[in-house]
Amino acid sequence: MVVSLAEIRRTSGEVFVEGCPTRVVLDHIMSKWGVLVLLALTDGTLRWGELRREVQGISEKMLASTLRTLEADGLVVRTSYPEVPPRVEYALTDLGRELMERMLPLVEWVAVHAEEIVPAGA
Amino acid sequence: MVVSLAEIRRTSGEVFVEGCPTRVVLDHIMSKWGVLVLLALTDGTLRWGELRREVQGISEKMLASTLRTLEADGLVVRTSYPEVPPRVEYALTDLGRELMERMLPLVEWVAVHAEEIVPAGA
DNA sequence: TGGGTAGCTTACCTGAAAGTGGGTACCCTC
DNA sequence: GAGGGTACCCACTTTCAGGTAAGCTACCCA
Repeated sequence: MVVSLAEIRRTSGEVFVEGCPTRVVLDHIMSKWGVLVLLALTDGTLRWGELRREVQGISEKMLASTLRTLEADGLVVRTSYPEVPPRVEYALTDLGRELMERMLPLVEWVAVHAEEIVPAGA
Repeated sequence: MVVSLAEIRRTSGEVFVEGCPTRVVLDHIMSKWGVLVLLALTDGTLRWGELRREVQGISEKMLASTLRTLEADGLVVRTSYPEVPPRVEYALTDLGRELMERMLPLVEWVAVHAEEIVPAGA
C-alpha cells in the first residue's frame, strides 16, 4: 500500500490544522507514555501491576491517566473483577489492535535504526 | 510483514528501559511538532516560510528547534543558498524517507479513524 | 492490633516544553 | 529613508506534562 500525503489530505481534510481530531489522536497515541503502554498491551492482556513493571519509569499517576485517555479513545478496554484483592485487566480493543498493526512496523524500524540515529551518547 | 513485540525486544534489547536510544528517537519523531514537520516534508522539499505556513500553529522557535533536532538525527537535510534574500531548503534524507514509509500508513489510519476515536467535541 | 496487597485518587510542586516579542543582517522596492 | 521580505536567534514568560507522596478501600493473615 502506497500512501501519499495528498491522499491523507483528501481523506481527512487538514492534518495541519490546529485542534483537528487527527492532531488530537496523534497527541494521545504518540505521547511519551501512550506509545509504550499500547506497545506493552500488544503482547496481550496485562494487569495494572504488570504494566507498571513493563513500562519502566512510568509513575502511577501517568499510568492511570494514560490508560484513562486510551480507554476513552476506545483503544483499550478495562475489565475489573470484584475480587479480593482487586484484579483489573487491560487489553487492546479491535480498534487498538488495528492501530498497533500500523504502529509496530514503525516502532520496529526505529528500534533497529535508533543507534545510528541518535548521536553517540545523547 | 508481521512484526511482534517479542521480535522488537529481540532486535533492540529493551524498548521499555528508560533513556535507551529507541525511546529517545521515538520522543523526537513522535513529538507534537516532529510528526507534523516530517509529514510536511514528505511532500517534497520545502523552504522555511513554506514550512511555517504548512504546519499551522507552529512558532518560529519550535520550527527552528524541531528542524535542528531532526537534522541532528540525520532525518532531514538543510541546504542553504547564499543568495540575497537568503534561501534555505529542507528535505528528507534517505533515512527520513524510509522512516516516513512506515509512518504514513499509521498517520493515514489515524486520519481516517480520528473522528470515531475522539469523543465528540473534545 | 497491625501489616500486607492491589488498584487506584487527590493534592501539591517542579522543570521542561512551548509561546511571546523582540532583534539581526542583508538587500530590494517605493 | 521608510518599509518589507527571508531566515533566523535570544530573553522572558507561561503552561502543563509529569513526579512525589500521601491516603483510601476492602479484605486477608498473623
